[in-house]
Amino acid sequence: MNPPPETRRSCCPVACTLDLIGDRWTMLVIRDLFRGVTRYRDFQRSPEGIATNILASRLAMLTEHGIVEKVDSSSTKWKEYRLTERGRSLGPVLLEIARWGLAHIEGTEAKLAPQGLL
Amino acid sequence: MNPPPETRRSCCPVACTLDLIGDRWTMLVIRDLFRGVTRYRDFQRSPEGIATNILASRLAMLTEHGIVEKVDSSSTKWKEYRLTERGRSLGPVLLEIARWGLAHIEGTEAKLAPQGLL
DNA sequence: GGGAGTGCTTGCATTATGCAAGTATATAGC
DNA sequence: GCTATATACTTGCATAATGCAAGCACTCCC
Repeated sequence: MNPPPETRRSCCPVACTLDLIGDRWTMLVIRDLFRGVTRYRDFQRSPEGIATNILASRLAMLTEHGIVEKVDSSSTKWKEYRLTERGRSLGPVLLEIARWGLAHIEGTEAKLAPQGLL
Repeated sequence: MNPPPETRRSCCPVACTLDLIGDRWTMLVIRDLFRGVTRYRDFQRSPEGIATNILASRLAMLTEHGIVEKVDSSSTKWKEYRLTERGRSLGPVLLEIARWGLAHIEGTEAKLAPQGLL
């Protein structure tokens, strides 16, 4: 679930967290999950336009690390991606990132905010 | 100070913030700044071992975006890097990242925590 | 003024990202 | 059942970012 300590840059919690979510796309996938997106195609429809290979690799990585789970839909045969409890615990991180952007980058809009998060 | 809107992936505050700090190194530089590091060589001494070209490019980028300022030392002729007010406003983001790592990644230690932040 | 330390830049190999195309399965309409 | 379309990916390749080592100009200290 966690990367093995011998592959870590340090034992710093900031560095270890960034090894998981420290790139341009991972937190955007998590943002979409908080907004209720569950289907592969719907992640692709987000305005940032994530490349399909990157989306696949991020969903696989997040699943491997216990942040996301891939479940069978009850109604269709499509797969669904959902946040685990561990994944939902990233809410405060996402919230502070969103808050900082709203407060310090002009022209940003909270229209993508998940209910209850902003 | 902010990147021009036409270069943005979207107007989402999360996406725009990640365009600034969403990589493996930027928040580690900011972490060091919160800990009181001001000198180039001291950033390099952090346990993660940032490459010197990456450190230089991150400090330049953060300076360009008003998060860091490069000032003349009062005592020596070396330069010093310091957080601006805008940079200090990233404290809550850093705090939540550190908190998540401490709570959810085993083996992480808060020994690098800046005073007052954790 | 000579040696060590500092603050970078440059060059190059490796890795990640971005984009387009292709494939396999699923659902929907007739 | 058959075809058309949508979904959920994988693959290949060009471009960009990162990692590593070396080099270089300047500063401090004796």
